[in-house]
Amino acid sequence: MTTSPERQAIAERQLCGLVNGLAQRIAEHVRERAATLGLTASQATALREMSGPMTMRELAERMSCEPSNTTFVVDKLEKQGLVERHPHPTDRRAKHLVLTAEGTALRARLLDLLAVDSPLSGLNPQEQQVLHGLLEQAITSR
Amino acid sequence: MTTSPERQAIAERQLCGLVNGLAQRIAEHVRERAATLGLTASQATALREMSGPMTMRELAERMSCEPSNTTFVVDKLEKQGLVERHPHPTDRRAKHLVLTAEGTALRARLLDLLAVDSPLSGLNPQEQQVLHGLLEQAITSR
DNA sequence: GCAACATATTTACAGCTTGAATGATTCGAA
DNA sequence: TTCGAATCATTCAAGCTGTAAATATGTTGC
Repeated sequence: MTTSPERQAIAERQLCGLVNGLAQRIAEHVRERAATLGLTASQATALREMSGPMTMRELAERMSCEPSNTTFVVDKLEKQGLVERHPHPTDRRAKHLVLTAEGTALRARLLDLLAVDSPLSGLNPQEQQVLHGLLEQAITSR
Repeated sequence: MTTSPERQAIAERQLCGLVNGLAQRIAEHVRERAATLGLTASQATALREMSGPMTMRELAERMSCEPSNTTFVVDKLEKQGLVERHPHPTDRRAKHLVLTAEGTALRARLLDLLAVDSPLSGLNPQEQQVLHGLLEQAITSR
């Protein structure tokens, strides 16, 4: 049983809307929790992704945004004393981003805040795993 | 076999990243196609969602954004002669958004453009249906 | 060595989005 | 009826994001 192209197109549009809707909800969740720490959503996202030293470009990829954007965000975090730009050990073009002690501490608190009452709590671990697989397949295809 | 809370938290963070990544890719796709019609991504999203007359708030909900944003976007579409704000038949507070003939035609072209080479084409219809179910469950829970 | 091209980051700019405040209208309860 | 709360749309300020261009450094092939 196949679906007509029009029906398929409608289904895909709906699906795009759902993906976007969930992304919005996740962003809102991050915004709420970040605000309690004096951070904006993008600052919190950056902090969340900084699990270790990395370059600006790496951070941009993890945040799914343009590198020029990370310049803006890291500027803010640096002014707050949470992150430092060190010279990269091997590539003088690149910057090595490292968390300060304060940044590391705040990141830990942020991760705790984000973990409780997650926007994905409506799915059990098995369902989340299925979702993970489908999203990865959709993203890596092509 | 259960997972530890920390592992579960890490998995959820990854999953959030994937949802966001796919949403970004969809946005980029819309941006590309919209540009060929002289529209921005948000204008195209608004047009895409206007399958019939609706209020500003309804449009905001469909676009997963704030009502104040739709004011901005509809202003643009109205200036381009694609949409008109009519008085709402029963509620004088609300506006009734209707597409002009030109808007209807452009919307049809937009939908055609969006349908080809969709960001979700890596998933077959069955997989898309599973994804649909999971996303809906995640969104409607709570 | 060096010219040509690629990569990392930054800057400038324009457009998008949110959140709070405002005015108009509707609805419900005393 | 009339008051007060809720809802619809808009405005404005502030911040976020992407594009394109500029700068600096690295890499490749001759």
